[in-house]
Amino acid sequence: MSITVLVVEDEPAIQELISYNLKKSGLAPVCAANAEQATVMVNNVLPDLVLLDWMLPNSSGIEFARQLRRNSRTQAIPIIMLTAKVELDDKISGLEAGADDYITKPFSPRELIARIKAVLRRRVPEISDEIIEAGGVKIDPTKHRVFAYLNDTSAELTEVKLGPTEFRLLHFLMAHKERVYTRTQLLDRIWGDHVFIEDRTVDVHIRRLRKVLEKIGKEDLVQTVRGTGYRFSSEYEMNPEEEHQQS
Amino acid sequence: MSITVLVVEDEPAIQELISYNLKKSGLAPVCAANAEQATVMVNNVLPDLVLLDWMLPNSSGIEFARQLRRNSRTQAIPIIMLTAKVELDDKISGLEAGADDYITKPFSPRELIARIKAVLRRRVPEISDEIIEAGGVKIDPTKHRVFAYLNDTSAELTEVKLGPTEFRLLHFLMAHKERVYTRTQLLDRIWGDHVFIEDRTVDVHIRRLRKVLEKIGKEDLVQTVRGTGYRFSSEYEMNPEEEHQQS
DNA sequence: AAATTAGGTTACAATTTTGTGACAATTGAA
DNA sequence: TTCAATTGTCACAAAATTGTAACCTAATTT
Repeated sequence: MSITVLVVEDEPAIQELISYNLKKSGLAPVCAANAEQATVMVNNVLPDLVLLDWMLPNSSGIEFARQLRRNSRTQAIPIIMLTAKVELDDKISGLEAGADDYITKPFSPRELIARIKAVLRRRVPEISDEIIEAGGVKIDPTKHRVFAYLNDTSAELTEVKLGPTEFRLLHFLMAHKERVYTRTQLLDRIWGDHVFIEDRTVDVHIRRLRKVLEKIGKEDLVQTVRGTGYRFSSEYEMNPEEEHQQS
Repeated sequence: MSITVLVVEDEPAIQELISYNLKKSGLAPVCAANAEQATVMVNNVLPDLVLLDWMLPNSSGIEFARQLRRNSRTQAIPIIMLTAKVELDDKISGLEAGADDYITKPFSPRELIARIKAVLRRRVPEISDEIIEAGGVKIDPTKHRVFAYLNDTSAELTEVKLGPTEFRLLHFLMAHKERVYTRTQLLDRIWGDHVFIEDRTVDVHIRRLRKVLEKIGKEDLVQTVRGTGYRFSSEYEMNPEEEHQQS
């Protein structure tokens, strides 16, 4: 159950310490030393939680938090702020800026982990019952139905029949379209995070979902991101442009 | 349609317990450990109901309740307060602050769920007595009768005889046609949520209802949604079967 | 190019879910 | 009381879904 935590902390020693403890608890740390790096990382890996040092070089912590909250893609990511000491002002402005919790230095690893887990546990349910439409596919959770426009011009709809897991998979991917999820993340969020299921099983379900979508001429909507996972995308084709290589 | 319940409770164990039971009842819990978090959560996900521990760290429970009542956006959200013991003062001040109900610890999960549903039901308008017609079936709640058009073209009506439960089931499903309900939801809404009845019993009643409808040539009106529940639908065919198209 | 790795595809047995008929308990009316 | 109607549950049948292994192809590395 790999949960990614972005650690935004300028002091290497603390960054190291936090990283170590996160790993030990089965969380996957990703580090950034300042707001710019953090922004890049957020776009790259889309963490499940952000640990944010309030006292960043240019006091840009608040700004970074606000930035996360403004972007719909990152809006729901919980933020825990690290403060040198609880100053009331900090606390207030932190909560105003959208922090979900705060923890004061120095803190024990146990406490840190406990807070993280607490925040993750109260994660808001990110899937709603809204009708979602993208790439010529419409999914209606309350009616539990999936439709597709047969061609781009007509308004003609066909219903598609999906199995329970395929339905949830499609719903999740569509609710987070354009975002890439690893197999493990998909297992966590769609199957539930206690299950003991092979990662490769996701491939099979993706395959089944694709098969159904292909039948109605909707190809390339569920895309593979090699080395990472899958995503639902109606905006871009999978073209070479998008990978950033560094060889 | 998923109903969100904000659980404001500082003790993790109880929070966990409540969460678990809410989920089991088809409600979507969202947790907060104190008033600040709760405020954030309220703004994030406008919950349908708030379960509020009265004994929060800074005795801020009352204040939080008042705060909800002051804001027009949150004014109508029902609040159930959790109290360690019934102290008259608590009760009074709680109700003064705008709580809709209170429940004393320790409480049984069953009781908790029952209270929640009771409070929620007060706000959900009951299904009306209007005559509903769909899929060639007409149901008249006041006269307690069901008719069916024998074929699509004629206006010829036949009366269908249904047992009490079958009638209510059909009425409920028709009043919310196209919408999928889980067995548990159907039990809650049709049988009443205090009853202790197996989920599978719903299947049997569905079967009985179907049997009657089949007799008058009304098939596929009550549809199964695998992994979820049932629905009344007259708008779409469920199975675009392989070989045969109709006209 | 060979080796290695990641992902696609298929088949299938195990499991889950739903359909169905029977039955005993209950109710209410005659 | 007796009878018929209705109800909830169970057991088994039927059907759909699911996870995995095995094998294959494409991509990447050595």
